[in-house]
Amino acid sequence: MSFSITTWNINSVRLRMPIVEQFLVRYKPDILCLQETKCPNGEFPMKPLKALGYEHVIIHGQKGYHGVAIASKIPLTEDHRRDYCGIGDARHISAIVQVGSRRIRLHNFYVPAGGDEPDRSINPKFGHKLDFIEEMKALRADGVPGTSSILVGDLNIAPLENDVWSHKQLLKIVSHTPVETEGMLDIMKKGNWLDLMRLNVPATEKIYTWWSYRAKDWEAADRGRRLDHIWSSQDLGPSLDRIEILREARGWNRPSDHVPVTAHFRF
DNA sequence: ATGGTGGTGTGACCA
Repeated sequence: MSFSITTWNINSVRLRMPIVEQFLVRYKPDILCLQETKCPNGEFPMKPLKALGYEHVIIHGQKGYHGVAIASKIPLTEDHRRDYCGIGDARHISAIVQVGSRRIRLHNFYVPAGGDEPDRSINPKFGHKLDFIEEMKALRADGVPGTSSILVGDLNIAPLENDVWSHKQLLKIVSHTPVETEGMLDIMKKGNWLDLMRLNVPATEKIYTWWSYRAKDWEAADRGRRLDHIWSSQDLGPSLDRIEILREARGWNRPSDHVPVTAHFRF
């Protein structure tokens, strides 16, 4: 059987519903994970998602900032939300999905962006990002026997040299500083996570999922970063069919600055 | 060279 899951930082789900619907009609993933919904729970657009067959929707929102959601064609059970750093931000939601004989714990994250200055002594937002990363190191992909794991989201870190348009020019730019990239690699190592977007793509090849709004011509400049990620427990690696990065969505009407990334599995 | 654009929700904040 096939199974597909998409992660997409939508930067306001209410404003972006036309392109969310366009994406779901065309690409039909089994599960859509959203970040930066910027939507209080009572105002989340449930009806259009359910009308498209995404009958199982779990949300964790707040007014104005952050917010994550999972919309699924298949049942979501045992959902929970963890308050990373204990400051009440809506940045994580998790549930179990049963795919054929496999039981999978799914995590959807929106990691703090971290502000502009990569120094926690003068920029508390960077300190918060580093604390969030530390807390993520306790999350294991293989922690529960008989349960596989998938972790997706906007992790706001581009870990490898070719996850940014210029490694050298971004070394002091938040999202690609050594303390962040090494922190992310440590989360993956400690938790035994597999980077599915790099599984079949050599480290020499550029991968981007985000292009700034501030460029005059994002496509011509092509100064992207890989900020969005799909990880899994080691056991799911052999079942990955392909990863699809929908670069064209950056050119859709009123786009998010992030594009959808989909993992297709064959179990 | 230190801006540039976009979203929330109406004044700064955040990305």
